[in-house]
This record gives sequence, C-alpha cells and structure tokens, in this order.
Amino acid sequence: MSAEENKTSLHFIEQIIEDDLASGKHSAIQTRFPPEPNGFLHIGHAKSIVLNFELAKKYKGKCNLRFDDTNPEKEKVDYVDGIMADIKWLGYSWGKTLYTSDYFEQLYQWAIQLIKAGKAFVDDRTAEQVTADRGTPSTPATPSPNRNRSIAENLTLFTEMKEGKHAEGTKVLRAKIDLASPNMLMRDPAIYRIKNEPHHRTGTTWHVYPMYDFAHGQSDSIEKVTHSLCTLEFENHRPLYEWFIKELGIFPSRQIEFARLNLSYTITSKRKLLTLVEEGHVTGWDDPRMPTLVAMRRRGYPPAAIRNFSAKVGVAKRNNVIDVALLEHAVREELNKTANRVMGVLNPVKLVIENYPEGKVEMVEAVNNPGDETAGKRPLPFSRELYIDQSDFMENPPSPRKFFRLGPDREVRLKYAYIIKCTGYDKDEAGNITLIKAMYYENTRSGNDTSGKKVKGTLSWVSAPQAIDAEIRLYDRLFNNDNPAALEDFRTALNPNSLQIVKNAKLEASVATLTIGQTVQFERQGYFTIDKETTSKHLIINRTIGLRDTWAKMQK
RNA sequence: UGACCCAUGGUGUAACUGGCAACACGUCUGAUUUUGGUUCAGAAGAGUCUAGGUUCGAGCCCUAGUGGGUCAACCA
Repeated sequence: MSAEENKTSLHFIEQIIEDDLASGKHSAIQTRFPPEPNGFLHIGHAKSIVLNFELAKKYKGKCNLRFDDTNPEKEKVDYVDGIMADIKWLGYSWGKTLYTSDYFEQLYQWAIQLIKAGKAFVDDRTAEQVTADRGTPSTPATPSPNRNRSIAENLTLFTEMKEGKHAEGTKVLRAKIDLASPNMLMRDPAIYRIKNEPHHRTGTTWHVYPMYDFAHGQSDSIEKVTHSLCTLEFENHRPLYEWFIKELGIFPSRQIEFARLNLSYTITSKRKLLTLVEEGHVTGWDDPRMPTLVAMRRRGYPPAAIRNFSAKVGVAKRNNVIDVALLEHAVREELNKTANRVMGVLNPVKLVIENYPEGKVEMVEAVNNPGDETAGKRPLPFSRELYIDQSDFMENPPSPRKFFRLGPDREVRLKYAYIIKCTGYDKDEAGNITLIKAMYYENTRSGNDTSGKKVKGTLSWVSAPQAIDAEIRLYDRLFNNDNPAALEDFRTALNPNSLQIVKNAKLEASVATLTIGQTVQFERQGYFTIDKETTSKHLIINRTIGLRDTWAKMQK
C-alpha cells in the first residue's frame, strides 16, 4: 500500500491537536469528559465520551472523568454511580475520579483574587432585577447600583455569603466585564450564587457555589486539559472561558466546540426523557426503548456497536440529524460477528411429521455461528412434533418464486434436519391455523442428504417436547416522527406499537442457560437478549433488533 | 433586528498547499447461501445555498445576500 492510499482524513479537532503537537504548543494532550451528575447518559453523551477517550488514546494522552457538580439542587450520587457504570460499560477507564467540587476552595480563592483586582462585585439585586437590567443584544445593560462597591466591602460581603449569613437569592457575585458587549454573557455574569441545599459530596460546608462559567474553564485549567471539547451551544461561552483564564493567569486550556449528536426518531433532551419516564410512556430510564446507555445495555446493544457508531457519525460543526438506521446497522454488524445462533419461534404453530416415529428423538448438529468456526456446534433435538412460526406457513401462498416457505403440498427444509412436505392442516372456527401436517424424507438429513432434492426455503423450528417457554418483548421506534424534537409536543408522535409482548414463544432449551445481558440470534428472526426481569420461573427476553428483512420489505 | 457559528447526494462525513466531488448508511439490481441473514459484484442518486469577485483553474480564497443554529437562568 502506498503512502497515498494510507492517508486518512482528520476531522477538525484532530487537525488542531496535530498542529499543536507539531508546533510544540503541547507535548502531550489531555482531554476530559465532564458530565453533570443530574441524570443518565444517553447516546449523545456516548459521542462525546468516545471522542474524548479515543482522542486521548490516539495521541497518547489522557482523558479525565470529571463530574461537574456545581449545582447541589440537581445532583445525586446515584447519578455519579450510574454514569461511571455506563462509561465502564462502554469500554473506557480513567484514573482518579475527579469532581469540580474538589476545587471549590481554589475556585473560591480565585473569586477573592478577582474581587481584589476590582474585577468582581457583590450585587444585592434580585435575579429579576438583574435580568431586567441586562438590556438586549443591541442595547447595553444598565449598571447595577452595586457595581462600584469598594473592594473591602465586596470582600466582606462575599465572605458573609460563604458563611451562610445571607439568604438564597439575596446576593450574588458578579464578574465586572462589559455591559455593552454584544455577547450577553459578558454583561457582568453571575459567577457565585448562594445555595443552602446540601451538596452530595461537600455537604453543608459551602453556602456559595460557582456557576458553570466560573468553574468549568478553571477546572480544565487545574487539570491541565489541553483541549476542552464541548458542544456548539457553548460557543458563546468561549470568550468568558478565556476571560477568566486570562484574568486569573492560569493554564490556558482551549475550548473547542463540535456539533452534538441528534438521532432521527429519537429524543435526547434530558428534560423530555424525564417527561417520558414521569408520565409513564416508558417504564423507566432503562426501558429498552429509551436512548439512554442503560437502556441500550438492557436491550442488548453491544458497547462496541456504540463505539463504532460514534466513530462513524464524524465530528464537525454542522447541525445534524443522524439516521437511526446507522445505529441499527452498527448493532447488527457487531452482533452478526459475535452472537451465537439459536432456534426460537415467536408465534408458534405445531407441525406434526406424520411419518416420523412417535417418541423418537434424534440429535442433529447445529452451527453456533456460521461466520466464526471457533464458536463450534451444538446438538439439537429433533422429533415428530415441532413448532414453526405462523408466518412461515400460508394457506394460499403466492407462486413458489415469491414465497419460499411452507404451504399445502410445498416442500421446505427444516434447518439442520430434513426436507418435509406439507400434507395438510387444521383450522379453528376463526380461521386460524392450529396444526400443520407434514411428511419427511428420510434420506434428506442434513450432512448426508442423498436425495438430490433442492428446496428454496429453509425454516427454523423447535422440537416441541424439549422446547422452553419465554416472554419476548418486541421493541419498535418510540416515535413515528423522524424528528420528534422539532414538534410542538413530542408526545403526539409517540408510537403506540413501540412495545409488543409475545407471551408464549418457544425456544430451544439452551436459551435457559444464558445469563442476563447475553445476546443471541434467533435464526431468521433477529437478535435477542435476556432481560434483567428474568426469574428462574419466568424467562423474559428483549428483542435487541430484527435481522435485515428484505422479505418484509417486498410484502409492502 | 446585535454577536458568534454553520451551509457538499435522502442522511452523515471526506476532498491535504485551490487541480477528475469520495466513503459510509439508506435505496435498487444480480450472484452465492441449509438464516429472504451474512458475503460478493454492481447501479442509481449531488456538481457543492445564491450572486458576484480573485485565478489558467474555486466545494475550498474574498465580498454581499439567503437560509439555519446558539445566546438576554442566581442551570450545565
């Protein structure tokens, strides 16, 4: 391969990093993933996690995990634990777990430094008053009457705030920047507010908490983060980020913004996801229809698929909506390689092979994974009474060129076993097929078929006496609309059929040995994983995703 | 009626210092197949938002427009 062919293109952040490394600005890179522990991680966060950790890996740098825990009202240790579990599940590890709250003392000292430099002041005005005075993008703010308080008074007041001598909302520390700035964030932003809510890590030690803008850049700086990656909505914060770093004279981390991930047919707003949970449209944050990482894990999405997907979507600054089909493709691609095949019948109908001896059970050999010889083979019981899927039989099938499966007088192969011919069937009063009768050709056994017979259709099946029962949950898209987030009320696009429960599926017995979270392919059906609600008495299985189905497409 | 950011097949991302617009998903053919899966071979689909400019040459540089996004929490 020539050097020419070897060339892979870099996205804009990689280019920045390579330039910084080449120019000697940095000798190594440091990134970070900085979630606020106020909820569960979703597929959008996965993009950021993969970006930050993979960048660090590629350039032999490090990626920190830092919890941005500056708002005690919304944050909980449960979320901290959940987020760490999700990142580990995704396949990433970090060194020491870091918290912005570890920097509260330093941040406080920096605030004092700003006050002493005349760059910050304590404002007694209410939030409403401050907002009213902020002006508009084209008209400057009106200065707070407290803007020119003496440094000594500011120091006293801020100390009192810290000590809890003032009520919430009565005072705030503001940076003194530029009241006429076209960037509203520069018009004397609040940098410290009073909160008496106990913090999940620092308890009641503090009564003042830094705002995001006064905490994030400085935390990056403390950790010597070289490239601080965040989403586009923080673009307008960059001047502030840089202002604090400059005024404080600390390590100049660089903020770089990229476009967040949006997925078609999906919602990734934490607030809206919470609505889904609270209003009971889903069973919880880990309902397998949710776009959260916990839900995807429960549904059987392999972490490698999410990593691959995150890499495939690219990194740029353009607003985007990724086709959810790309995620599904990544899931199938991974599972096709890794999931063992088993036999499962979702909507069983009994098939009796009338010329097969009653009571006889023979073992046939089934391949565990046709793409992976090392996965081996397993014996499968075959007998006179089997289950096949209702959809594999048609009373009045179209031409054999169109419909390969079973119908009156049609022949198909039962995979790994014999070719059979349908000889009849029973119906109930409602017209449902209740029993299919067939005969088998003894000389067509897989492996030593001497018949020379050729059939177009191959069916999956389960031997009835040995079959086990399971409840199977079939998931479809939660929303019918390809961009529910853009709707006035995203709930109007909820797909009423996003969950279908199959109560009496019949499976080969080996499925009972699977553990929670293990994923297999039911041949010709899709990928399925053992749900956490499974008990020793009740097997509950989630359909991770169906196979690509060109037959279903043809039928439309 | 301000600032900042963005604009390339249906979707997403490429195109190095200006030089034949490529890759993936999706779609459609065909072959293979004891999974209507996989795999393989192939096809269709954009001339790069618009108008100017610079240049031998512009998706790329410049100007203006248009369209979209973000910003006026004591959230992150």
